[in-house]
Amino acid sequence: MPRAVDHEQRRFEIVAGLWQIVAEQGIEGISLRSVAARSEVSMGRVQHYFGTKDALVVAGIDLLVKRAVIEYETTAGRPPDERLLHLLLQQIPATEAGRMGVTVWYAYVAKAMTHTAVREILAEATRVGVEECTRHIQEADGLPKAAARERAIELLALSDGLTLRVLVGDITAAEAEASIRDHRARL
Amino acid sequence: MPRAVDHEQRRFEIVAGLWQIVAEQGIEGISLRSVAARSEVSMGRVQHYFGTKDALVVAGIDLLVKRAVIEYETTAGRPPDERLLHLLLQQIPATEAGRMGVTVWYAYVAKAMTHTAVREILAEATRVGVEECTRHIQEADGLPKAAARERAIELLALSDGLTLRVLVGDITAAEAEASIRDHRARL
DNA sequence: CCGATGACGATGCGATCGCATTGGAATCAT
DNA sequence: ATGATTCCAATGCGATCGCATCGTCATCGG
Repeated sequence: MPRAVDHEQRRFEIVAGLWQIVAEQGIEGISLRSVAARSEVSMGRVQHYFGTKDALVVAGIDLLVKRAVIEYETTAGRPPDERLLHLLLQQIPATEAGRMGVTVWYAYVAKAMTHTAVREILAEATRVGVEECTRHIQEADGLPKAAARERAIELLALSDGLTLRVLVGDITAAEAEASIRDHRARL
Repeated sequence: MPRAVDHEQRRFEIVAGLWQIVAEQGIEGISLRSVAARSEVSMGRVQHYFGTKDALVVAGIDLLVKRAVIEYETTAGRPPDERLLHLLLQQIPATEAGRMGVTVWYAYVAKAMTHTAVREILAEATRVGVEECTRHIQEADGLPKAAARERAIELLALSDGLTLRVLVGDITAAEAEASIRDHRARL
């Protein structure tokens, strides 16, 4: 067997470059050459680890989701209401890095409209998000599952919509966060 | 002076083809050739009426917004609450044509993240939307402007978020509409 | 009738694209 | 030491791209 390289690490380096490209130029900016240049690796390397452009594009959202899941799992053991707020507030772009992440996220949401594999990854991610929120609301408020689920979807939708407004510059991140907390407190 | 053609009409025909392309393949699918083919006109014609690809892309969102404004203006004279609900419900994809329209809309929302001209058009459109909603809430509920504006942004954000869920297939259009009506009634 | 002008269709060019191919360097079991 | 295997850089190809250019009708004021 030949050289032992960290497969995951190599793939992550390349995808990190892809995220920058997407944040700056959108999904359209992705090309084997542009991602290779941004990641400061050769185009041959990108081909070696991802094969086709499509696989590279899919890996971009796949890793993004996996990162979010890992971050969420660090809240395990915390009280339900806190975990719920984490899910509702995580995507609101407070920092510059967070802004890049959510910009990439919404670029992929648009992509999902016309790309099956991307759509399935996002659908699964939101499904899990709704389930977790529902569970926390059930525990925190003592609601039956159906009612809790309705509120979960409502809160998540509100979070999505407010996030969009922040991205467009219509409101600030602080205003969005206040609106969500206020809404959660009222329900 | 030469042949008299309806400039607006020609431009609309081409943009209608562009919308189909965007709905099916996303913004990435736009090219002078693909739009020309879908509109069943020559590429020369597309160049003649739009000049550059970028101008064509911008015209796509510009006309979409103008159409929405015209449709909204047909509700002039109706009671405030009805006009408010029109603004909140208009984008929820009930029909197939409506689904296409809102798919194109969100494709451009993603585009706006990296394209200044598109961002300004969308920013202006949402600004007007918030203002109109605020006005209707003031009239209908007798709230002061600041409070009405807060609720307007909240309701519009909820509408945005629910629309996204409908597009992804997470909930149905009817469920989204019910959630918005319910929310509006509760406030 | 005629020339200016608008409305195109057709074509060509340089750039960029995804992808396949080739070949060599590095590594390790044998 | 050697052969197998992995890792990757380099190159080439055919397709597609935006855009500029050129030529040709059709139209209408003069």
